[in-house]
Amino acid sequence: MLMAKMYQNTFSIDNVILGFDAGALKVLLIERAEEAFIGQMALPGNLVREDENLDDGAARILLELTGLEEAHLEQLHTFGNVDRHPLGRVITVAYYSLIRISNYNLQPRSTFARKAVWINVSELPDLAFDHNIIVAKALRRIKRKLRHHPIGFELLPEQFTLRQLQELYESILQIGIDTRNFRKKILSYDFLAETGEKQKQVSHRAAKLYCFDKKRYKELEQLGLNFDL
Amino acid sequence: MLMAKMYQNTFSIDNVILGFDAGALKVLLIERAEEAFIGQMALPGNLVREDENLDDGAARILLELTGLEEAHLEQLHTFGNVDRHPLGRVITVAYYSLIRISNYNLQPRSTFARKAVWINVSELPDLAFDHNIIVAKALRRIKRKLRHHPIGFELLPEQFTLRQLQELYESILQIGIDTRNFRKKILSYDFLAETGEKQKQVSHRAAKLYCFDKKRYKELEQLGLNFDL
DNA sequence: GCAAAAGTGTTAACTTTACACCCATGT
DNA sequence: ACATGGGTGTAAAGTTAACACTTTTGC
Repeated sequence: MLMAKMYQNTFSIDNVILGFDAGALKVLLIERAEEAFIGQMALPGNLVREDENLDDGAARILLELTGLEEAHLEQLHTFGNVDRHPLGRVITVAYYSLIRISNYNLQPRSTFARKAVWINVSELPDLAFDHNIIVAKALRRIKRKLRHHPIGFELLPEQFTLRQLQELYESILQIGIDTRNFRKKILSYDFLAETGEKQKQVSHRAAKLYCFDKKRYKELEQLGLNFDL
Repeated sequence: MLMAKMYQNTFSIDNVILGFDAGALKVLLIERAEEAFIGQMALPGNLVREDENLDDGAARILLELTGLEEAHLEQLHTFGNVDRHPLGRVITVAYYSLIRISNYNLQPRSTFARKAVWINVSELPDLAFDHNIIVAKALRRIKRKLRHHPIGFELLPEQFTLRQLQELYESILQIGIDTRNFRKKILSYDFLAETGEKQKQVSHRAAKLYCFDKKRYKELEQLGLNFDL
């Protein structure tokens, strides 16, 4: 057995990438191909380079391990318990992002990860390091945020039906919502635009497709709108 | 001139300690007695030790630089731009806390800080490093949090009048609040307890003193209460 | 007795909730 | 023609917002 290298004052980044598919929230995991926790599932993460800003590192690491680009990453929390990494002192800065699963093709560009897969958040295995704790924190954060910020759209296709949106809220927040009231409310905010398109190939009346009008939302926000589901 | 040491992969902690006095929010600053930014005002911060958890480090550093103990510190954000520290790569984990100014005596126990002082957040000088950015972030965070969590009390004496509480909200959130509606609402939550005491030595009708009943609040929270100013 | 802040209730406007049927489309 | 989800309005309950005067105390 090889002697593993020891880390001293090292910083890493771990990304919690969340997507929504088949009515459930999923998180992107990799299978580790290096020590420690070799072979175990983990968040896509790696060490930060000396010459890169943290935010840039998060984007680079995500790209290398999963092939994902352009995910809008936000910082979640920094985990720095002494014993969180078996090979030494490594504090990790966790980032999270919401993405449209269908927009992306997962292709690790590094030998560090064997593969990248989407796992349902309600069926998480034991993850490497303190990654279960990190995911739990991300889930709490996003549930909270979903209530007060118009971010549900980031998980849906560009164009979506109101029902899809409602189901997303119901699934993530674990609540039931009255359809009529939901439609009334979300449309009254006036930041959803009809695309003019409709669903196709459904065996029932086709629903209108909407998109999130970000420019409009920013305007309304200036005027003092504050979104609340 | 001495050659300053260079840092490589180093982590530090900076604390944003907020207090409320004379109707204004204040932040605790020290005057730096060491390189870099010697002589300049800065947040109380220092390097993390290899053998301590981040959260423990935050508490230790606060104690050493200011003499404050028992402040409930929460993590704010981690700042890790490459150029944020002139002597090398240092990422810093920022923590914040709300405290009752009157409860504490400021006494630095380290030569690292020349003195610790409370500065009105609306009159901040140029701070060392990226500390102005860190303070700004803390202020945004606490304004948000104040609206949805019962944390205003942490800035007031144990016993306070409803008017003091109202003024705190008005000052920090920069809004005007109707006195009758405010009292009605805050009392209706039923987590403020009359202490039986009244103001003394005021040249007008003495107001009742209340305290925050944390146990009661926790109960109500379980039952699904959610506070909103 | 007067100055200064404490304390108190009611109404109108608005927001939220609860609830049931017809419509459009594909098979 | 039937099965499936899409789409719509109204009334009651609850919440928020606006507003002015009397009370207590120290000087």
